[in-house]
Order: sequence, then C-alpha cells, then structure tokens
Amino acid sequence: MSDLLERLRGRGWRLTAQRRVVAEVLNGDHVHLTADEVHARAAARLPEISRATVYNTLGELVSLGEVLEVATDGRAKRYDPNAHRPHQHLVCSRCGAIRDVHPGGDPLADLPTAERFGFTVSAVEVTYRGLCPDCARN
Amino acid sequence: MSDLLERLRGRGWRLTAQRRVVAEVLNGDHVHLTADEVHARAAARLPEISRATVYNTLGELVSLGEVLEVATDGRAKRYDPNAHRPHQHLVCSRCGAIRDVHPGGDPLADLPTAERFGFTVSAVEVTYRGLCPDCARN
DNA sequence: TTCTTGACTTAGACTCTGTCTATTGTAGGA
DNA sequence: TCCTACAATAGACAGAGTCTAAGTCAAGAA
Ligand SMILES: [Mn+2]
Ligand SMILES: [Mn+2]
Ligand SMILES: [Zn+2]
Ligand SMILES: [Zn+2]
Repeated sequence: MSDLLERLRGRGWRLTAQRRVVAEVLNGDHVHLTADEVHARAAARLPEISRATVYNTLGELVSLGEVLEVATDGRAKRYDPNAHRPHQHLVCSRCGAIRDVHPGGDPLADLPTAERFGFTVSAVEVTYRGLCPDCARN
Repeated sequence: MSDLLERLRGRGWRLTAQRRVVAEVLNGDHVHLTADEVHARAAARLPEISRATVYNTLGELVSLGEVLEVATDGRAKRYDPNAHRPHQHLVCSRCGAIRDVHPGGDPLADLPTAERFGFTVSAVEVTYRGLCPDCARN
C-alpha cells in the first residue's frame, strides 16, 4: 500500500495524514466499503477527518484508476481497491454481501459488432445476483 | 399496452386514471425513463398526479414483473417496460444514452460452480460501457 | 530553517433520489 | 346509490453525495 502512496506522490499528490489513512483503510482483498464505512474506519485513526475529504479522496483514487467504484442496487456505492485484476461481483440480494469472482474469458467478446450500434465499447460490468449461503439457509 | 392494463386488472388492480397514465408513458422500445421523467410525462396528461403515486405505481409494476428497474450508475434508477425479452444495456459514459442489446447465450452459464462460493445465483446484469456514435465523434 | 503559497481540509448547507405518513378521494362491488 | 377497502395526495423525512467559504498546512524556495 505504500507502493500506492509512492505512485500517488509521483503524480503530484500532496501526502496528507487524511489521504494516508484513507489509503490504509482500503487495503486488502474482498474489500468493498461504502464511503461512510471508509469514513468510520478512517476516523478511528484520525478522529477529525471529514466526510467531504473521504469523498474527495475516494473520487481522486477512482479517477487515477487505483480504486473501483461498484454501484450496487439503490444502496451506497462501494469502493474496491482491487483495481488491477479485472474481476466481477457476486451480490446477495438480501444482505448485500459482495464476493469477487474471476471467471475466464473476456465478457467484451460476447458482444458482436452487429450488436454495438456504432458504440465504442470499452468496458463491461457483470454483476451476478442471488442469495449468499447464509441468506439461502434462512 | 392495454394488454398490460388487462393483465393488471386480472390481477386485482384497480384501474385509476393515474395508473393508466403511468402505463401509457411506459410504452415503446428502448424506453429507459427515470421516475421523475415518468412523472413529468404523466403530469403532461394528468397534471395533478403526484410523485408518490408515480413511485408507488412503478414499484408495483416492477414487483409484478411488468417493468424492469435498471440501476445505471449513482444516478436515478431507470424504468424499462421491455421486461418480457431478456436483454442487456449499452450505456454511453458521456451522455448517458442507453440502448438495448440482445446477445445470444446465457451469461449465467459463464459462471462455473466453483466460482459461486455457495451462492444461489438467480440473475445476472451485464452493462457495456463506452461512447455512443455522437459522443465518439465530438 | 523559515517563509510562502496554492493545494488541501473542514463544517455544514444544499441537492437529488426515494420513502413514509396522515389525510382525503374514489373504483367497483353489493 | 351507497359503502368501504384500496388508492392518491402533499409534504415531511431520510440517505447519499456535492458544494462552498473559510481556515490549514505540505513542500518547494530562499
Ligand atoms: Mn471487487
Ligand atoms: Mn432495456
Ligand atoms: Zn446474504
Ligand atoms: Zn453519448
């Protein structure tokens, strides 16, 4: 994760305590936190950090391609530091749990040119919906 | 569309002027309106229709399976009357235009059991992102 | 090291989308 | 026609996210 901070400094980022803490919170695999969850965890380390700064920092990380924004359904967006390995999501319709999945093959290839209607297609988002083991059991 | 109204009456729906107007507005192909757009168009025909009724009616149509809810990004959900033919969406990242696409094959089949982690997967949402012809040109 | 300055952070007001409630209205059957 | 359960309404409320004005500070300059 200090790799990340180095990369960001190289891109002209000022290294502030707030940005450092947000980057630290977004560390690990299968991390899909909402902005408010990031704020709560960051505030545990740096109590005076503001919601606005968390939103700003997350937005910057997203435009730099270091974090992915995952739009769930109606609920708050989730922020995903696993931005360098393409993957998709399995979402529980009941409790909102998210798992990363890594199917083989490029889903972009499934869309023939005839079905592109002149669009320049550059990305595809696949979300599998269902019930997680816990919710299926109850 | 009066097919739709017939079906709904058969299911015990009271036919009110408001519901009729909402159903009329959601008529056609490649229709992906936000709730407020539905409200604006409905209000052109029935000026006193309320936002709450539009939300209620859309919610009912969705739970009856007559309309699909499409969560594009962090913005407002879109309502799609093309609920009886499974399809996916092509979204312009710049202007937000949406096209229906109908690729062959079942995208659910692309997720092997080993990648399901015990989830009971029942649906998959595929969104292709890129630039529409107009936006690519400018 | 201290100075300087523009980038950064903050609190809280504000917007947008959607939900809920209390009240009033009405579709459709008796 | 009358009754009543279902539906519509206005507007308060809530969650998620954006914006602004004012204060703060990281990091390069001297
Ligand atoms: Mn992920
Ligand atoms: Mn559609
Ligand atoms: Zn679950
Ligand atoms: Zn476009």
